[in-house]
Amino acid sequence: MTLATQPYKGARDFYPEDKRLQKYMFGTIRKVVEQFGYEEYDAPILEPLELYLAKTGEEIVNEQTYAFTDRGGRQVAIRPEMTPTVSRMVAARRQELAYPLRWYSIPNLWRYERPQRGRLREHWQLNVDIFGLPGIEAEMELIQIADTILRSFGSTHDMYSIRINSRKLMDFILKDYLELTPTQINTVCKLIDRMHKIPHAEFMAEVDAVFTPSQRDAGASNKLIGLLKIKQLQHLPEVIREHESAKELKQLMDMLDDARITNAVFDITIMRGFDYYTGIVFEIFDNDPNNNRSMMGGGRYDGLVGLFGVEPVPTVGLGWGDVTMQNFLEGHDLMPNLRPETDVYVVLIGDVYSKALRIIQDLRNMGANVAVDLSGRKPDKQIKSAAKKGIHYAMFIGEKELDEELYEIRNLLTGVEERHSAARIVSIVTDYREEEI
RNA sequence: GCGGAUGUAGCUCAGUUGGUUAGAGCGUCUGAUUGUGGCUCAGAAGGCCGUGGGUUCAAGUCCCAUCAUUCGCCCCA
Repeated sequence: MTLATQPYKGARDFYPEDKRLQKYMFGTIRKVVEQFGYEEYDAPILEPLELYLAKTGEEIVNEQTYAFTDRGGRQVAIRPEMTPTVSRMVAARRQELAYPLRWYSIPNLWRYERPQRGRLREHWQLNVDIFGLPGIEAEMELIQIADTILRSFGSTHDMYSIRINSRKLMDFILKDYLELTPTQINTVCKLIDRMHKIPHAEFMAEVDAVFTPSQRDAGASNKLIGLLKIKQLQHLPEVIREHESAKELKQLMDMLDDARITNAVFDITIMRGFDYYTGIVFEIFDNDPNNNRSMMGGGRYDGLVGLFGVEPVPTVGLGWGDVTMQNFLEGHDLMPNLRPETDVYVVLIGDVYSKALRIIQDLRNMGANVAVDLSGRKPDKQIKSAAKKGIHYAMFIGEKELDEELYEIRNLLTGVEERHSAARIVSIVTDYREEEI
């Protein structure tokens, strides 16, 4: 029985070239989020299972969570999402924190399910949350952050669309306007979520089947179907438009317009899976028809912190998975060609190792990242290794160089070779590193 | 949990109606007078044909099971 070399199902190994991409993505994200004044936090990957039982949604906890009993008999879960954890942390220091609170994290999360494109068992997810603001300025800021992140990767507004809806609005429509029962509301919500995935006729039939004959006679079924076709807030019936939640949506859309975020639209079919959303919900979709899925989602959840027995804190948050982000960037050809962190690869010629040690350490002290071959192979083999690793410069150190204190440095891309002092070499190779970014 | 597709060298794949000793390209390693990669040339290593069973004189090839990968569905963090 030989050991398998592949990683655990649905999880990824990050070889250096993969890790470089991840570092690039997370680095770009961090820069933007910190520009908006958000602070990074973190927490354990294990939580008591009950943390998720309270609010996440039954199926997710029962079937999609990695859970086990620890040696002390405690029920433990590997975190499937970060929102309960961050709510717990805020609740624990409810009184002493300075609001509004702006926090972010990039945790790895696990879900037990069948892997498919864009969805693995382990993924990293950017979580950005703002606590303590009841007004839609909070939603505005998070959407702005998401938009800024995409822009700083080099994408343009035609590549993605921001779709916005409100749970509060949907509640009003389904409960008060259409007068549906809680069971009917549940079924309809799930149906709406699938609207764009199933044939139109089938969808219509399934919607119609939800209603009782008397409701149908009163026109409720046709009303709902009519509503679901609406693409703009102003086309909603007046009673709905006058509702507080619709006015909020309108304000938010106007703010986005003022901020020149022109690819944001009202979309009545955006529901989000979690039970805990209480207000505005939003998602960003890739416009590429080959990857037409939601890559980021978020919304307002004002009730979660309060579950821990403290005064509730109004909160808006977003979650953005690394897998969907990477699919988007690759699909639009936005992933840069990244080089390793090593600036220069030292090729030792002859038996000069101990004599070269000092100059090599000088290079590092002056700021260069320096790898030394150390294999004692012929120069051609050493150069080949450097080139294969993607390192941009090779530096030759032999007796002659040590005597003259001038070293050959070769650009491995162009093949151009020059002789310089150690200080000059450091400035050449580190200048190149700057250019790359 | 359900359905489809695919498993042959490190990678991408050929392999005829079942028929000797399983192939190519790329990659890897060695060498072409030991201080310079990419081009060229010569050579080498590397495979229980995913695994187990069955049919057959004979299985990489046909049948069954199983495992794995992958694309969908359910569900969505």
